[in-house]
Amino acid sequence: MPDAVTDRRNQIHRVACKLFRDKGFHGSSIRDIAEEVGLLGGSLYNHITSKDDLLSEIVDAAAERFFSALRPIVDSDLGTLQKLRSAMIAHVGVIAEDLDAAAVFTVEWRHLSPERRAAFTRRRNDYEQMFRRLVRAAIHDRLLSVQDETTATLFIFSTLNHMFTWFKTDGPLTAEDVGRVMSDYILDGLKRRTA
Amino acid sequence: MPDAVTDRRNQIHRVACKLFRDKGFHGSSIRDIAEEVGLLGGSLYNHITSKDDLLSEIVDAAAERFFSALRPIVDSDLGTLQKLRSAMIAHVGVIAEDLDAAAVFTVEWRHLSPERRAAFTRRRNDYEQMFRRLVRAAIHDRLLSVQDETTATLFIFSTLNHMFTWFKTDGPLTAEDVGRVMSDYILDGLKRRTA
DNA sequence: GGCTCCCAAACAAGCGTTTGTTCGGTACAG
DNA sequence: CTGTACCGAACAAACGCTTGTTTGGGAGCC
Repeated sequence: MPDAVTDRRNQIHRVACKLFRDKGFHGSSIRDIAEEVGLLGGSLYNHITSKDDLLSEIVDAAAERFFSALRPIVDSDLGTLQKLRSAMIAHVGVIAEDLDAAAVFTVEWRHLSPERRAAFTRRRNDYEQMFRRLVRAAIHDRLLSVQDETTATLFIFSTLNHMFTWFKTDGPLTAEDVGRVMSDYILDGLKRRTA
Repeated sequence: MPDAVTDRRNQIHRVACKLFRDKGFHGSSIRDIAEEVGLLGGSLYNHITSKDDLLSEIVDAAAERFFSALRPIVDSDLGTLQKLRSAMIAHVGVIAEDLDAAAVFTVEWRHLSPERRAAFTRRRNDYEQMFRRLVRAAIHDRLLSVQDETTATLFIFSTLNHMFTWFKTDGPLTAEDVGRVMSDYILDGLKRRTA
């Protein structure tokens, strides 16, 4: 596959991603996307097969990045708590590396066609399961103060997943900084420990 | 205003809220809403003035509920940390009391018309400011381990705001349970304190 | 000459909204 | 008590416009 071909495709994905994030999937028309790419509406169909397909590919690519970041950590020989901490930092890293994609992944996925939405949900559940197992291991090792792994995992994801709403790439903090700060907050809490 | 009038309006708001949450603002047509109410599309305009107005009213009502819940706590004579904790619980309470509205408030507001979106952002910033002041006070009283009130506040909202994605009204936990659990997590963290 | 990329134009369907009209009820004049 | 004038709510149909997508043809490159 020549580079020019890949470039156009990537450009379309990038542009679509940004528009989907800003104006939502149904708020962004094919013609909107085409214009930003420098084409007419119909011309996009030389590169995509449908609007639904476009969303699907964006969301799938994002999912793949989350998995790729988490797997080596799960398979590593780090300590239980270090695994959990690394997983959180890695998760934040994936979000920070493409904020638009993270936004689409987190909020626009529900506009997939029913079958694809079901497949997406399954895949995301698998990912959450991997995370949950890390939490369970930490509970088992008596490293956490909580008993309920489900609520704890939801708590973690709530905190991490919506970082894309406020994180600025050009801000004072790098992605890894934020990942460390967030995982510290999650593990240690905000309250001062009266020594 | 007779009850029948109010009822229809409330019914439309409720239905629209649910649809906006499920399929998004642009994914829900006037005819979709009307059908669920038992009317034809055009007939809705005896009760609403525009689709944008409808969204605006839903979002404004939600904002008002958040303010109403927070104000008495800020004005109370509770201790600094108790205020912060109560504020978090109250915030969760407002979300739990109408999950559809909370979802629309948190994710669909950006489809408001530009002027209204600006007004909404201003109002939400005011609310976040009230919260931030509670955090600042707690930092000033040396009750928190963190210095950066901005990040801490973002952390709190990240965790609380997206509860609507997983909270089930018919689950084992009441809204206040969840509020307490969440604020404990936020303040104390997940990690066990090795005494 | 074949292939890739794009345009121009069209398609049916759906959008938010407006229109003209009907129908049930309710207030009030006689 | 009756007749009539008015009103809000609903329907059926249409408005102009945008939607996602398809088609046919024409450049320009290997």
